[in-house]
Amino acid sequence: MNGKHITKLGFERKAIGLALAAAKAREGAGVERGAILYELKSVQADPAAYLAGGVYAELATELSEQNALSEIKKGAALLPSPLPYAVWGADLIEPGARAQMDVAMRLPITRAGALMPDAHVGYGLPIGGVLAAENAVIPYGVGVDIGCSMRLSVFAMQPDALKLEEAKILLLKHTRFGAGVAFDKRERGDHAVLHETTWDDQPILGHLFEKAAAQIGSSGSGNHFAEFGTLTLGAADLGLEAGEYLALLSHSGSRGFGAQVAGHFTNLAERLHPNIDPAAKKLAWLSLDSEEGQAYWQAMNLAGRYALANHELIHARLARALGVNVLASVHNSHNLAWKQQVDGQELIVHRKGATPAAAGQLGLIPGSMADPGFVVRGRGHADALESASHGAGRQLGRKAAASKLVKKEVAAYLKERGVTLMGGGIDEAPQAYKRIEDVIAHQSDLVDVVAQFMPRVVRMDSGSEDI
DNA sequence: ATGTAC
Repeated sequence: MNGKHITKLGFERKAIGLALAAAKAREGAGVERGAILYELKSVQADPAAYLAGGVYAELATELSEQNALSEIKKGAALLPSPLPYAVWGADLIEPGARAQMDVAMRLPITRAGALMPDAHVGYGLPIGGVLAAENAVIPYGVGVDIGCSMRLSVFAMQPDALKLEEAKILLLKHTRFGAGVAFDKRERGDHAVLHETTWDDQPILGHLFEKAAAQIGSSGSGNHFAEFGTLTLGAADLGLEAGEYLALLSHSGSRGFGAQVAGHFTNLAERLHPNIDPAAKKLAWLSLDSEEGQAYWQAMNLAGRYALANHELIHARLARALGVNVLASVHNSHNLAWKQQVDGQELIVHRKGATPAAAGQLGLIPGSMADPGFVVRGRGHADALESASHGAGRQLGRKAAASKLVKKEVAAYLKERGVTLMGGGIDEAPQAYKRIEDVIAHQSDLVDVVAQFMPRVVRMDSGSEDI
């Protein structure tokens, strides 16, 4: 047992010597190293339990003092009650999501927030939550899939000119779905984001580069999809005449790269807030004045650009295979944090499953695998922190969907709407989602609908159970 | 959402 073992556990300053002394004493008593490390971790997790006496008492005292000091420094105590925040579609939102938002509105760094009509429970901040913080960023206020985003390409082609069989072949050939999935070396795509020097700025980014390079242009699992469908423009917009167009809509994120960045920095944030109220544990933040906060900000934005690059490759491959021009395209990130002016002050606005909707800003709000999605234009509502929903939102959790929904009824729903599905888990069934029409209706003051997209051929990961 | 773990 040496100092290296101790510092690796995260002990600092005077605690290093005390931990080492205690460890030596335990070694002397014949305790194995693994057991000692476990004991040290237990003292670290709950020093109060070791204050009374024993070999770890001195260490526990020092740790308690260090924790108290760091909590004062970081101002970690929660407000006694949540700051007020606006809610859209309150009758559509489960109590659990409200409770999570209430906790987020009690963080000392929180200045404003809002809840979108597709809100449901997530880790830390609810999905559909918007949170403005002062000079701090919350890794789980952004979410695990950093930079998760949407992209739409409108093609110079009539919707029915693409035959069903060809659409299926194209999607199968040019997209990759599933956890851990990557491209073979010779099939790999390339993009400017892979040539940024940012990857050299942090060890974690360097370590993840190879994974990112292998997975670029892929789509992942869960609710991610790529689908051909019909875009209906009721009036001229997006530089297009009114009418119907063949279009491609995709939902993808930052894959393993973003997930590992998220995991790394939320662990770091939790370690820096050892005494945070347990209710807010997953909302641990990083100050933008700290090295850690700046490192997350850089990594988060790289993951955001990487996620958009994934879409660009998916769309470029399919457009090229189709051999048609792209007439218009729209994209937006819906899991990210932005610097934004709020009431004349620059704040960090986290959108975790929320579409940026500044006045005039275009965005995409999908429904489900067999329900329409919408191209929207933001109205810049201040109380929503210039945001809207990022989809319909779950009505049933993944487990509830798998146990309650019947394959036959899902298949009938798809057939009725003329949707062909490749892959897709029962937990992604349309019946697992809120009615998109209701969700859109509840945010008519946040966005205007520009166009409607009806999916026709959908590819997703297979999930736990196929439909 | 990720892909098998401080």
